[in-house]
Amino acid sequence: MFGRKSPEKVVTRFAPSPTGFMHVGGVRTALFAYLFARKHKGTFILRIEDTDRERLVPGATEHIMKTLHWAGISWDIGPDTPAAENPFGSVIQSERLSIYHEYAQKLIEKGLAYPDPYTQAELEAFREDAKREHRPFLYRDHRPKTFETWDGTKPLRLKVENPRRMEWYDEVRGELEAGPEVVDDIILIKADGFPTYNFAHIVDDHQMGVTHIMRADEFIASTPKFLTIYEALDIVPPKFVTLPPILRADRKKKMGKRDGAQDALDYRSEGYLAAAVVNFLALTGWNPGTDQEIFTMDELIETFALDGIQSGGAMLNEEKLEWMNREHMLKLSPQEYRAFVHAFIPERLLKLPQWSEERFDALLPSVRERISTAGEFRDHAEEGEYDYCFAPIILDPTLLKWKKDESAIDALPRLRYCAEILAALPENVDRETVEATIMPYAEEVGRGEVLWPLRVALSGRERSVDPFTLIALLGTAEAYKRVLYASDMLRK
RNA sequence: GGCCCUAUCGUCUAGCGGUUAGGACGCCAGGUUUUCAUCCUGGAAAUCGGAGUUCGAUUCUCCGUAGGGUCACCA
Repeated sequence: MFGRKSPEKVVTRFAPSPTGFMHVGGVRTALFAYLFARKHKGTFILRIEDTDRERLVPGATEHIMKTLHWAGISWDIGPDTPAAENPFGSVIQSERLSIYHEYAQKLIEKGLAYPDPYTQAELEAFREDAKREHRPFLYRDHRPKTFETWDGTKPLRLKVENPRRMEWYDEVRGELEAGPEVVDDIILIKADGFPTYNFAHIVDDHQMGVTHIMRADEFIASTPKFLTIYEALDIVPPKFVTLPPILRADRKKKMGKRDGAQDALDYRSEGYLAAAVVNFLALTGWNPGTDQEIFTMDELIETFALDGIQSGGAMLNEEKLEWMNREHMLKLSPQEYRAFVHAFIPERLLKLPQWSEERFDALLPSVRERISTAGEFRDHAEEGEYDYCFAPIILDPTLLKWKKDESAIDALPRLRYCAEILAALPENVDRETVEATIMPYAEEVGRGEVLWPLRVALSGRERSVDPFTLIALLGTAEAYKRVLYASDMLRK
């Protein structure tokens, strides 16, 4: 029986391959490992598995770190940890080659590893045969009788002495097992001198004292192979924690980069709060066992437990994410809200040269002032009912371009929208430019969206958010009341 | 094809032999809000199929079915 160990200090890791951006599945895997480590006051390691030199993407490591940082997932030891402070020297696999070779040498000395004499073409032929005969391909059926000395130019394979049924325990799935037909002489070190994932992750996890391996369920099938390596190295395996897959919306396949999965960081530019995305991902594949749905990161750390992890796969419920985003948005203080808006606006402002960030900042006080000093309309509100009033100044009916058979009520949404925008504009902005910019947009958006400050200001999934809208609606929750009041003024 | 995993409302899920099968998102209806966000109330909506174990199965076992994973010098 593998996979059971006595209690000790928890060490988890997230070990991505720097081959591109992270999708939400990766973020969730990292999150669970992070939550578990923090929950138990343990250590969370970010390890970079860059042993595939072909698929390596420059900058990917930095992008992964950026994504995790955004999500609020911090690591104790990572690729950015100075060597002097890193107990393992480096957590980047390409910088740890001598360690893998050292372990490989042990296996060679024990007679448990040998060089693979075949060419790729020969191997391919073997596979073809197996496929034709409808049986799984097993390298060990072709294992050479005698072994050459490994000179490092050929792949090094594990010699599985006695292939047998393997059983192990998974913290989520329970007792698992698979027959000897999945155990094979897998490659430990590739011809280029780099270790395979299969070998490197085991050496690393052992050397770094990892106690729990969180990973998605595609690794269940290869766990028996891993177990033969643990056995050959005489290493007691960590605990296995298998996470359920995140499925594509059509439920046909597991989510993956090649299936249109998006960069998780896109959620940020689309106006989602990291807190909402984290909350959402935590709850797909895990549940606290209570009815609580909205969690802060601290609450997740406090509540997280392995026995709440699901077995079955889950599809992402985008509408629920939207809802969570709203909930988290409403928890923000005005300062936090403003900081959030500023955090993602600049990218969009850059698309409109005349609206530099400085200009945007300069506008804010002006908008605020207009709103708070619109006293002449305040008299119309019942006392104390509204904190703010809004002055629908400069409203020029010709700007609205009424359709002939359109009633005033129907036009109201546009009316409100324009009023908001116009009120926010400085006097020196050219009226025609404003009109050209606003009108198509006002036509497009629904009234509900116009009046839903959080949504309008922060969405932008299909169209870009324009700075006018952001300015006009910066007041968040108060904006709604202001607009309601203003619209009433307009009706009279 | 072999091996492995999974299966409760449309979606995320609770349930760990006896429940009117609970919650959330979304949806529908009504009420607040000087229509539309928020908020409140109510509603429709699920145990994949078949055997077996048991006094009793959503729950345990087996067989189907469906979906997913895996069988790389990718991770």
